[in-house]
Amino acid sequence: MPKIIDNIEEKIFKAAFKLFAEKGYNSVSMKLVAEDVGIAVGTLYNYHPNKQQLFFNVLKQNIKQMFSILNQVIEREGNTVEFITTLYDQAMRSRGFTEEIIKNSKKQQMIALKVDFIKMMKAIIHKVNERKKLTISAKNEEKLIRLVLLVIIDLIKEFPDEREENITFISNLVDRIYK
Amino acid sequence: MPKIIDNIEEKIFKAAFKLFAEKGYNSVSMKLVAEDVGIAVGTLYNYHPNKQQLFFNVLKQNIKQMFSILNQVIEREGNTVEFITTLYDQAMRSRGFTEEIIKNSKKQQMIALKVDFIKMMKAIIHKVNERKKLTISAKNEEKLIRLVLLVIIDLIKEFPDEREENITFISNLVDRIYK
Amino acid sequence: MPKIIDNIEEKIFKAAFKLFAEKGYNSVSMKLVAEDVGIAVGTLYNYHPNKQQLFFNVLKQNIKQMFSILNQVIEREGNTVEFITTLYDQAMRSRGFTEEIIKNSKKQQMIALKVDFIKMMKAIIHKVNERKKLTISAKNEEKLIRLVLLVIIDLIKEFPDEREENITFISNLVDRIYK
Amino acid sequence: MPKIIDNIEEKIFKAAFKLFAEKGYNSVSMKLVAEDVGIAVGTLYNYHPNKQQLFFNVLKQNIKQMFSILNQVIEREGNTVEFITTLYDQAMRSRGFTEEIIKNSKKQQMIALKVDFIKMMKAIIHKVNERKKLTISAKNEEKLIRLVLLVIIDLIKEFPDEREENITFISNLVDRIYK
DNA sequence: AATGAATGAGGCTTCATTCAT
DNA sequence: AATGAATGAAGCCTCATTCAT
Repeated sequence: MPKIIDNIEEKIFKAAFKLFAEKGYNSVSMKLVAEDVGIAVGTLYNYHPNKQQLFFNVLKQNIKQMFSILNQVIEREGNTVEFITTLYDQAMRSRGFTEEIIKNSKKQQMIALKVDFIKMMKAIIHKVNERKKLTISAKNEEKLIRLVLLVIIDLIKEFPDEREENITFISNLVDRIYK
Repeated sequence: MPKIIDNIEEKIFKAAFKLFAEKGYNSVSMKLVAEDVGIAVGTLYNYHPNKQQLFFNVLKQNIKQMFSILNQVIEREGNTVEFITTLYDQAMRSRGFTEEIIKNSKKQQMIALKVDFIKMMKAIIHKVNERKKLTISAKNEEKLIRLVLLVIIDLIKEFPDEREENITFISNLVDRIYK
Repeated sequence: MPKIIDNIEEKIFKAAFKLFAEKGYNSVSMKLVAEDVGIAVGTLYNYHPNKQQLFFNVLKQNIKQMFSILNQVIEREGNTVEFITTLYDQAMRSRGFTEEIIKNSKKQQMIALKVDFIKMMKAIIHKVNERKKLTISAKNEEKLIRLVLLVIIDLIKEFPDEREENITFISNLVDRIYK
Repeated sequence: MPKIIDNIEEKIFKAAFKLFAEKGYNSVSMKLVAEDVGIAVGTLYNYHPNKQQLFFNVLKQNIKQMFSILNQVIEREGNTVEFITTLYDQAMRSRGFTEEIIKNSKKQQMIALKVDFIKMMKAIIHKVNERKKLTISAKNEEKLIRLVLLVIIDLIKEFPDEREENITFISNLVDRIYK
């Protein structure tokens, strides 16, 4: 009784994305993802070799998208508020992931991904702030990037209905820090 | 074979605390806690109805302790650095917990605990800053408190060997915000 | 997308043979066979109703080939060493199968195959030994045939690099038995 | 609804023994063992950390018993027939295992076990034959030991109702080889 | 009150088989 | 006739929880 399913890859991506983003890695079972897509568990394994990799694949794809969008803002010479708005909206779409990036994972793949992520964020923030004199050390800058991400994730989770206020809050924070 | 155990409640608390703080909720099994205490699994269930509740109970107790210690700093008229140092060291002792506080749990109990936690933090910060004029709204203040906690937890996890630098970083941040 | 495949039956035979011989029944999946042939899994099922039957079919075919080759030795009036050498080399080509023959399968088909196999071996051995007086009972002869096969399979598996020694060993054994 | 089960270790041993001996490693599932014992699957894991280890544990225990019994024959100065009879009856009890010993496993534990097994067999056969002059090489002797075991296993499987004849057959074989 | 063996649901993964295209 | 995605049963293992002792 196999049936052909339209856009199954995309459906898996979206379901996995939604579930991991909402509930985090541990609270999402492969069965749950399969049910959400409306397919059998085994079918998942035709597209992703295991749960870890499903997670990574969705995450990687997500980060790619995120940076492509952020880069557009930079190229438009957007200011802090525009930048934070975009970052906020992207993070909104991927709560659970950004969280997972922030988490202290020992998995080699995850570490590599995090390093890349921080690097990209740094590059972008530098572009945004290139007209300002950055007087902080590289180490402290990494800490600040983490901070910005953390705050965004947290506000999204905690005050999901206050988009405008949250963005203002974070923008002020960033401007104050990169004064 | 049953044996009388001295201070069993306290022993459970300490062991559960240590383990949850070190490893986080999911990586600690009831068997592990029981073994660490030196009792049978069943005995744990005489004192805490299930794993969730054990976690909450220990967490509640931990927060109580934390505030009692922070209050002492306030009463000594400690400054920001002293306050952050204490907070940092307390958070250090309870990594796993604070992480769980930050996580977006839907459990009613957890939410209530978080509200209390923020309330207490607010009270303390007000005392620290009562000599300064606070010009931020109550809402934004709550956000700032969350931010400070988040940053502390994150730095502890990510740069565990840089205690001094981390404390300086956070203190500067706080002073800049509550300028 | 469907393509016409030349000699598909033969290709399936060869691939299945190679894989089962190398890896044994359990370690070969239908997908693996299909990939090795360069066809789709479904196509396999057009030629063999299921995995068991594929195995049997290939096995039967293999045994046929084997006897045809052994018969040539007999017709050439080969001696024990020549006969064992041929048998050894054939078994070498089909390790996985011979093992399965030896295994105690309850499947009716397998049993029938085994009976045939022994019968053919008997016929051949009788030819080899027709100049000697066989003084053993039919039953014991069957046991001896099984023994010879077993030993060949075992030596191939256990001491695969000692072809010459193995053949000598077995030939001596046979000569001693059919003294 | 836990219930206390009498002699559970022994029951697991016996069930695992029976099933592995009958069906071989791959055809026995943990569920099957549990059902045969009349316990839950999880309970198995209180006694053996995983399936591999369950198998090894039962196997090791079995080999121990086997050698202890064979040694008694040796000490009684039993002749070939007595020795083979005992070996035969032991192997009868443990078909699947002896088979597994003969199998070409890559697992380190299994290899070690096999080396030990062959060594013990060698020692025992030497005792049995000490009055005869052994003129075969060590390597060939190993091959002969394997042969004897193989034949025993095979005859048990193939002609289970002909105990007497099988034993006579094997004894004759051994005497002829170690002539 | 303490014990810890027993339970069994639930998680990840594999793979023979089916069937719409 | 060929395809290969989809299926789902079945396998191994973990662990929160129960309850007879």
